[in-house]
Amino acid sequence: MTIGMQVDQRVSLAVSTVIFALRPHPSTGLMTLWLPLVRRIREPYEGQWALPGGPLEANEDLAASARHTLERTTGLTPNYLEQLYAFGSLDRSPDDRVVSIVYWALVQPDEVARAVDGENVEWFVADELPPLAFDHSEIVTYALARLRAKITYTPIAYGFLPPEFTLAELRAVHEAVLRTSLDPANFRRQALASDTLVATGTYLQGTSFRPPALFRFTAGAPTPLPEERR
Amino acid sequence: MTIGMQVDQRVSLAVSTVIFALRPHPSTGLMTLWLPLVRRIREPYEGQWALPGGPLEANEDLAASARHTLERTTGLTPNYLEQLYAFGSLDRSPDDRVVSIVYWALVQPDEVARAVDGENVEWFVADELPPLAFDHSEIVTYALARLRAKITYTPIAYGFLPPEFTLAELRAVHEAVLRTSLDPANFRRQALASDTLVATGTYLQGTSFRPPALFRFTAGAPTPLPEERR
DNA sequence: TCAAAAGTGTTGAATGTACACCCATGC
DNA sequence: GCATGGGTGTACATTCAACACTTTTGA
Repeated sequence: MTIGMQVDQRVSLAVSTVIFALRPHPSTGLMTLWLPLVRRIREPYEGQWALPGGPLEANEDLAASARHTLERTTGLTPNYLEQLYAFGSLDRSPDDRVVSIVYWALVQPDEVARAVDGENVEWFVADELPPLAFDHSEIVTYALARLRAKITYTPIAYGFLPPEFTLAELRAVHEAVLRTSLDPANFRRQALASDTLVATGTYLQGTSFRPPALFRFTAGAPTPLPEERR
Repeated sequence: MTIGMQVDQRVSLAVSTVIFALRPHPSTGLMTLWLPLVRRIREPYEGQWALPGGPLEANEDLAASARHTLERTTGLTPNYLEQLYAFGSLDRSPDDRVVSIVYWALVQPDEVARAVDGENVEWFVADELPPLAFDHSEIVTYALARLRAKITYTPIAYGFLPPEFTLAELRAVHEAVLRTSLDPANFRRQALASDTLVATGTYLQGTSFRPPALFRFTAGAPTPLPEERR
């Protein structure tokens, strides 16, 4: 038998991050989820797109590692960061054995973002990705599912919004993420009833219609466990 | 400065499992959550109780590792197994750097279970644990929260039940896990409406009252991602 | 005055909760 | 019969979805 002859090697540990941001879709113009990918510059999967990440440093928290990756590839600080899952199948990488702890993050793409862009980093529409290296396609699918599920029962939308925002903007985030249209009246009531918003008392000026009230999220940041709390 | 002088060492990767089973509470006699712990036989935390687990073998899936731990400590096969979280704070272990990927499992304690018990393994009431080694107390707290949350919206209760069961038994599982009493009539309707049960057509005999119908779960096993699917 | 979005009201369906009540069995 | 849990019915409250309608602004 020549099966199972592979040499036992050490397991290496990496941290990758699925970074979500909202931008207009290139063809429809509608707000859509985007995420940055990194082009691999060595084998395996050389030339293919992959999630940003890297090996876990010995003096780094898991979440800290995710944050560093984020800083390095986009120049941004996450508004929300949560552990997604640890992937450790034996066949994830053709030669070596890698366990990846994957995080997902929400960011607001400022001008800064586009600046750091370029090199081997490129943003893609999250639902229209090219084939990715390793099992990264499955990972993104899972991250998308988690985001879409979670936005319906927790106030993560703030991850895509500035500190103050109108209910229309909040609704637009939900609509973009969920790819549906939501009834403004009902959405408003639910949002207010959820007790996660406070009216700032100020109103957005400069609109060509009735000035909408500005809101702020109450809780600081509802994040998961230990390193990021849950 | 003598701070930060610690030598950079390699990060090691372990897999631990929080194993839940239902047994009567020793004082009240009510069904309660129990879990097995292992007494540490070396430093750090020598003599203290800890979650069962071990280093990840290079030729082992994450879930497979959890399953092996389970087999080793309890002699049981899990009815349900799901990844909980990856813990990786820098200060989890006093000397070395360990990242633990933690799973949680549901088992039925047969006679077998008690046989393998003993040695350095002992079962405890999940809500009345002694102080544990490392950050294992927090981990258990989190696992308990996840179990209690998840049983309300997914049919995990089957993890504690034999293939065929009455609605009273199913309800007893929910009551034990959630530590509440549930209205039999309403519980029945919700359970049936959830579309996860089928009546076997048979009835439990030998009761001193009206024989209850026996049910079976429909879906095979709704588990999470890759290795265990989600 | 008009268009457009903000914001309020109303109605009917669906769901959840409390609890009364009948059913089938062993003793 | 009677006690006991199995199983059904019902009425009320709460929540959710659809949509009509009023309000406030800029142009």
